[in-house]
Amino acid sequence: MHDVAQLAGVSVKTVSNVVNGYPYIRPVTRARVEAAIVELGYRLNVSARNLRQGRTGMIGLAVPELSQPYFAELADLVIQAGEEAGVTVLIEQTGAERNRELEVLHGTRRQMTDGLIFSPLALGEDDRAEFTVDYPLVLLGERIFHAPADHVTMANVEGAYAATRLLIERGRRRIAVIGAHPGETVGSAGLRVQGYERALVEAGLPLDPALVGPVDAWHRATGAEAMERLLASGTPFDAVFALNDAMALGALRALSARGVRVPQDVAVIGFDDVDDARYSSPSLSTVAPGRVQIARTAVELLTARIARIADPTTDRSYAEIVADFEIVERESTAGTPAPPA
Amino acid sequence: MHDVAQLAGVSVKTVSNVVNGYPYIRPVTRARVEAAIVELGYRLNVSARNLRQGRTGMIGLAVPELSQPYFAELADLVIQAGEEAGVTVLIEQTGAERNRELEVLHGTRRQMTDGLIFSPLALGEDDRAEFTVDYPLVLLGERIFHAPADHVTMANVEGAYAATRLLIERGRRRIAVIGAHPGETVGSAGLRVQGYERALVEAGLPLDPALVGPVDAWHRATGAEAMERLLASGTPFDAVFALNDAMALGALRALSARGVRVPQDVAVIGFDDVDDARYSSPSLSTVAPGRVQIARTAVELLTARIARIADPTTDRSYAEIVADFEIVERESTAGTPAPPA
DNA sequence: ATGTGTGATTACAACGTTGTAGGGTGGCGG
DNA sequence: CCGCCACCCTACAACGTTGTAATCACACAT
Repeated sequence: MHDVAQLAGVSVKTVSNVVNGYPYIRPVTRARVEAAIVELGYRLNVSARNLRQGRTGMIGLAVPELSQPYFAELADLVIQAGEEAGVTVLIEQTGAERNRELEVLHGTRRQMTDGLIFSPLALGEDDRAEFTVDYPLVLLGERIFHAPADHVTMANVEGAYAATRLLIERGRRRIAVIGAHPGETVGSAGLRVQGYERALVEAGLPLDPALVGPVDAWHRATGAEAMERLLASGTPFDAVFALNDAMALGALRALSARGVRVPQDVAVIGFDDVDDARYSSPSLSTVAPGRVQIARTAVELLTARIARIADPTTDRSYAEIVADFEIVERESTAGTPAPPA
Repeated sequence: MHDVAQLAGVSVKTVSNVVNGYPYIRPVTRARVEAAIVELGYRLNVSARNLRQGRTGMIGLAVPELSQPYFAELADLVIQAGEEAGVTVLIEQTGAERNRELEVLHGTRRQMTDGLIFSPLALGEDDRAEFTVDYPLVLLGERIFHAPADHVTMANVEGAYAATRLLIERGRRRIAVIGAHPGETVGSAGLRVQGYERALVEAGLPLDPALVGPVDAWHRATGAEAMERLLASGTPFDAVFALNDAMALGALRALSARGVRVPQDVAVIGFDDVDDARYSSPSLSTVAPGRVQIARTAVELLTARIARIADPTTDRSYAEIVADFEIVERESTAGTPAPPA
């Protein structure tokens, strides 16, 4: 910058002003500076600016793991939204481990970012004290509701309700659930089961505990296992609502391995509308939770809060945004049940 | 840091020394400083350190897009490898667009990282001048071979050869390929087709151009489309080698939609061993390209080169590492072809 | 002619570290 | 008893920016 100033015959500060778009600069001067910048191939030193301004221009995005397509697709969208908002997104993986989630909240990396978008999985309502932090924070998901942070969630209950209703409308009566977390009331599992139950009750169908398959980690493998357990149990059922697409895909796999036809014998619906859902055989009906909106909103809320830091008129209220969802019906729920063979 | 020094009754530099593990410090002093650090909750300012040291402790990872599972899984592994190596990984998406790939090489972000791991898709051998950069660079993939950078690739030809051989051993004779880039000799497509052709020739099978389906972008959708075109063409075939898993999964989908049985009528094998391959129906045979090794090696090469910067004894030779691959056989290639119905 | 305001530029200090060079101890061999 | 070395610690400057406050020229109203 010093060299640029010298070459353009102005002070360093003027160069800085040009670079930062300060308005009161004569066009001639600006042109000279810009020419000098080009000639010397000068690039602003980000570290120095960060030091001086106390900001890094980066925000963190902490998710369980990128190898889960839902989070990979979310990360993709958050990076894009960040680009539009002029911030760089730093991705961190927690592996859904408690320690690493705490590390994300309080660790060194928080120093490299101006704020954090966090989708916790291990930490819950009991840990809400941990979420009182001195940087802007936006929470995704439904594990923590009473933290001093903006919150972006999906319409879990409503989405699950709509998914279950779809199955009922297609003539299904014994609807199994895969992915429950028994006793949970706040997490995604608890809420989605709640929507499921509401739909059943409303339709006058019984709630059969034998139809509810608990699953710890929501992966394809665990979904397949839960499906196998259910098949092995002998409990009759004509539909499955998997609480996310990964488990639904695993379930499809388990069903086909057992020779159960989807959707003729058993209809399947998932939740997330992951890209794979479109290309499985049969293609998977699912609940699309408005991922684009979630990513955009989270970034907007966060950047807004970052901009408001140290502003006396900062309001102390926290936003709570529920994204719009949509039912996407594909082959896995098509038609009415085939008569038992 | 100043406050810590004051509280511990030492100079700032001593605090710095403690923080950085400088050996010549009396245990008493070290203890006092550490106590002061804890008491004040002091955290080292990363920006200041970056400025002073001229390093950021971050490396970039540029991939086409995270929503492609192959790259998401790679990113996951690179982040982990980075963690082990003590560096933070900053992910960038190029969307496989030429401009954005150039931006990745020369843009502002390069200032925030000490080096880059880059998997180019739009840039090719002709652009190799662009890869002469003033920071450590590790290239992934097979688009650019003669750039002044370390290089980590997969055994494309050998992997494709082995995949094709597997099909031949299973009694398949008319083996289609999905994902070719006609005329290409250096990219993954060109190399994998080369392995495919070698296996056919070696087995004394004819090379039938009608069996080679070109596909631009290697996605599930395009794979499905290519499969449909092939089916519609009426060309008989009893096996498909999709040049990556995404296309293979799309092909499975298209086949099942047409009522073609896999593997009885048509065997299918992919390339990448993406997580989904294990859970499709039927599960997908594929070539596992040693992703863990690729991620680890890339990070190691890069950090080593970063450490060697400005070291007079730096060697000028560039590593070229080919990861080990493995054939993973699953259901989609099981058994011998069924007699035509 | 004086005062006021606005546009254009600048000098200086500070952001929080760490590299360099140097200043003290005390032990030990000559 | 001197000099040297190993150990422990410190003062100072510098990394490359930008916020603050100040300066200066000029136009315009008074």
